[in-house]
Amino acid sequence: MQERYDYQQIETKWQKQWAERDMFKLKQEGDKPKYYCLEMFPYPSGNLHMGHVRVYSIGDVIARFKTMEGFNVLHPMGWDAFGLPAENAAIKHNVPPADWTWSNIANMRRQLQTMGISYDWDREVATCHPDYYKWTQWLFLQLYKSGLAYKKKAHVNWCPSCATVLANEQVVDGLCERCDSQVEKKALAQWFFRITDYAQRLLDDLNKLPGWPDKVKTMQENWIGRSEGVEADFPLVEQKGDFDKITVYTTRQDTIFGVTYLVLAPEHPLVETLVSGNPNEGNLRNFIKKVLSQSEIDRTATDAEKEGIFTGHYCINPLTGEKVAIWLANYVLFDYGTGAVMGVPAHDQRDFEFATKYNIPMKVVIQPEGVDNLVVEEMDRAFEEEGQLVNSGEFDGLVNTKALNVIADKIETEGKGKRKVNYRLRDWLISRQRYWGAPIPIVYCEKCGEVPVPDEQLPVMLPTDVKFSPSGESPLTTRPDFHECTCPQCGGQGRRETDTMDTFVCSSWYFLRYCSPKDNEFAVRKEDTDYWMNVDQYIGGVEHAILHLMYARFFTKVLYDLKIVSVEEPFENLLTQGMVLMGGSKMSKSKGNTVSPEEIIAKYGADTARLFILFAAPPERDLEWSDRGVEGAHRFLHRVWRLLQTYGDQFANVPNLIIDSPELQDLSGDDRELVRISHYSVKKVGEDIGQRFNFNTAVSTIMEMVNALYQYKDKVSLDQQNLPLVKDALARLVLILAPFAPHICEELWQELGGGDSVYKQAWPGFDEKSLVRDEVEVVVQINGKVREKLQLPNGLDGETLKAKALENNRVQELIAGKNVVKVITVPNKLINIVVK
RNA sequence: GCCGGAGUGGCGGAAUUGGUAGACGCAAGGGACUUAAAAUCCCUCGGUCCGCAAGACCGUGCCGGUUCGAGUCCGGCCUCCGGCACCA
Repeated sequence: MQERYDYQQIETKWQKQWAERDMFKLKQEGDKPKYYCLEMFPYPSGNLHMGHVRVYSIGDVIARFKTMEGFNVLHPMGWDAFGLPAENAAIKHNVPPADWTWSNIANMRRQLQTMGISYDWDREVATCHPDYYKWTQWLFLQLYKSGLAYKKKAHVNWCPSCATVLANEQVVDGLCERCDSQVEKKALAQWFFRITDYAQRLLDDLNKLPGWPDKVKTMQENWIGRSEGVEADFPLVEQKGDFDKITVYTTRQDTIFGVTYLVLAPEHPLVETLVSGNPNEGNLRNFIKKVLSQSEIDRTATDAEKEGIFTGHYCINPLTGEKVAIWLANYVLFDYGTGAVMGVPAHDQRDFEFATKYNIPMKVVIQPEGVDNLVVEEMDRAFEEEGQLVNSGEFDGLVNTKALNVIADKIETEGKGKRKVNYRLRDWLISRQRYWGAPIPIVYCEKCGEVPVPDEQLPVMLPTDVKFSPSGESPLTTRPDFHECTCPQCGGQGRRETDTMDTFVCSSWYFLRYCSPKDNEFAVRKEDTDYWMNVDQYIGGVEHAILHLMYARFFTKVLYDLKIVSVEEPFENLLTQGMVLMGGSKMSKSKGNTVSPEEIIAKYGADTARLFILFAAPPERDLEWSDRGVEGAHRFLHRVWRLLQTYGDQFANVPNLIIDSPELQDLSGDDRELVRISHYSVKKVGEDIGQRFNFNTAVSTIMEMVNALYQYKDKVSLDQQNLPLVKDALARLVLILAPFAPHICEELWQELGGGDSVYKQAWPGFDEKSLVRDEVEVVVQINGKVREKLQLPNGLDGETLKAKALENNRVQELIAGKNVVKVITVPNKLINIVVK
């Protein structure tokens, strides 16, 4: 055995051997249960960062543990390889995006390999590979044929800096998620996926995901934003062109008797008719122009000034028959509800502010119970709580929460409107005016219109020998050899769609492709997904809580409906890991607070890097990087190494490795404790990895085990030591440390004479009897305060405990002269004597 | 504003079902070994009182409650983080 722990030599050696032996190549053995362990695949930026090290270390612990537990484990890796950085690099360094991407992939693959992660590299996929995007395009066509993909002209989010449109989900506080530029609104014809058709199922099925963090489910719930209300028709006093009414959406139909005005979004189709020829046309047009020129962020900020203008027109309140003034205002959004809103200033704070500003009358229709009557003149804010209806005709006296239903009934039976569920979720805008993405497989033909590319012509290949203009404009639009084509339907001249797909489309189904990554007949082969899906454990950053995780759920549901897969939800269990911080903030190049994984691995080895990152914090919490902590982890591995080294020669005549159920009767106290700790550690580490995902406490348990082994070694002279038990303990130690620090454990397993790879070994069992202590420490409390500790035999009953405590000298002193009111006992734990 | 989550030593964190708060690690201080250093090993390490010890009291963001017993449960607040937000 070597003196020194030479991590470099050991890690290189085992990485090479694992590769040569195809150790992690999946063998689908029928008699074993399956386990699909998946970490979110990375964007190939070129270099691994610490966040990657964290996710992939977590995933690898689970994968290796499950393998040892006897599962067929699918643990694949691939690349989310389309996207804008490749184009930016192309412009900056004049390299084609494909070359840039493939060389980044090669580098990151190499880096992952130095981490010693147990991937089956034969299943690697890259979304930018034609064999992959061919099927992304095919799936697009399935959606298209089901009516779930459509093109429409809409006011869409435009990022001027990325020179492309964005989905709603990619706009954060009015800024582009990628580059933080202010997003503009542009009217453009764009491709959408009809995710809103699935809004209710996406919401309902969150209940089928007990293995997801509540936090993520709540975020999706908020994003879907379901609300129940009524669409009510307000007839116009005079018909205007095709319009004879305005439909408003409200969730507060109980306040409909309190309507004193009505507001249209400036984009509402009725607006033009109301404005043209209006005596106040000039002012109205100026107002509309002003609002439309406001940026999204200015217009939707909560504290934005509410502004409006009266149109001079009126409509009729369907329940009261009263005339209602029609206004235009900046605070009404056109793309939510009907783009028209009723104004109830007495019972809606926003309406209250608007009405106060423009001197619009108010009408109280809900009175708080048991309080002095609300008087409009005295109100300084809207009354939005529960109360009884007043000034509401036949509904007076009803509690407003009840009136919601009753009034909705009335509106429906009288044909004045209908109940309506609305969602905040919008359709998913998937077109991108970019080059480096999967081309949308559609051809435009003068004669036939929009024509889908036939399956046999897929993939629509992305040309790779491209030149970029500094403006960043997609080369697809300027290359006739790409966009000029024949119409697949009539053979006439066609023009190819030059938009590509949002990269989130590519990542919405990669977990299915891993099940049959090389299949060239199907996007996903059903028998394979039937076996492997769902993903048993999915691991990734919480930043994808809405975007990727909702899109992937949507895709899975669509494919389920198309009978392409048999599962409705893709991810059974989700673990969202926290960020890696340095100095309290996220590591980033611009802040200059990064630590390079490659350097850390070179300096301390992959096992150390992995062990530290798993030990430093529980996985879902943010982790503060600490160079000292890394050294601590490194020290620990040295300690393990030395421990085995001291026994190296002693084991020559000890044939056993693991002893399943040791004979306990004749053991000395020290031997007995050694056995107990070995078995306890196996139990605890197994639970921490398999059930709690608390890798930090698993590591601390292993550290305690090592400390105990050192204590045994120092305390018991060598000729007195029970070497078979020591060897058993060391074998257990190596096995349970193996998922965390794979290389050193493989080496130590060989040193112990374990033969075949440590990852071919079963996770050790533990013997219940061995866990039991002969003696336990029992605490004596007096009035809840710890006053004495007793060493007592295990398993004494309450009465005996009580007697033992009361006969103790110190306890007698403390309770002398007092009345013992009550004694509470918890076996093997505590005795609480209540005295007065 | 609404909805989540969190708050424990100098630091990262542990305490799994209401039962010994501070496991494990980092840092710090002291010591051993060494010509010296590195490495390693040993001891101390929440606060106050006290020369030390014994011991007592205080201590898990704040205030109150339930309980024999609360970091853990309940009510009210404060702070931080995350999500949503003029969504009618």
